Amino acid sequence: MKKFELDINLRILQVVAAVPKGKVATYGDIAQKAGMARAARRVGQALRGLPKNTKIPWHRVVNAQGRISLTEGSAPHNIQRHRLEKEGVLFNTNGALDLHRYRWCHENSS
DNA sequence: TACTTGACAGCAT
DNA sequence: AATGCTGCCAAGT
Repeated sequence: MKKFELDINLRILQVVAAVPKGKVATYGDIAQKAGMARAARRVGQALRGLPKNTKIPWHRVVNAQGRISLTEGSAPHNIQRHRLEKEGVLFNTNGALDLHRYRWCHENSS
C-alpha cells in the first residue's frame, strides 16, 4: 500500500481547505503547515490531482511571488484568478497579488 | 530500474 | 535583476 502518500495528500488538502476566503497561501506555506517544510512541489502535485468539482479551495494557493503558477492563458489559471477576484483578491497589472496583504499569515486571533 | 518533469521555494552567483 | 543549483517527493517516460 501507499502508506504515507495518502496521508500527506490528506494533510495538504486539509491545510488548503483551512485557508480563509479572501486570503491566499503559498505552496511553501501549505507544505510547512502540512508538515513538509520544503516540499512545496508536493503541494502542487496534490492539487494537480484534484477533480474539477472538488470542494477544496485550491485557487487560494499561489506561488511565493504571489502569482498563479499555472500556465498563463490556460483554463485552470483563468479559473483560479477569476475565483480569487470574486473573493475580493485584486491583481496588479503585473498579474500578481499583494502577498503582504492577502497572504494567510499564521495569525491566530481569538 | 534510471532519468526527467513538474501547480515550488530559498539561496548562491 | 536574472540565472542557476539544490532540496523535496511523486509520477511519467
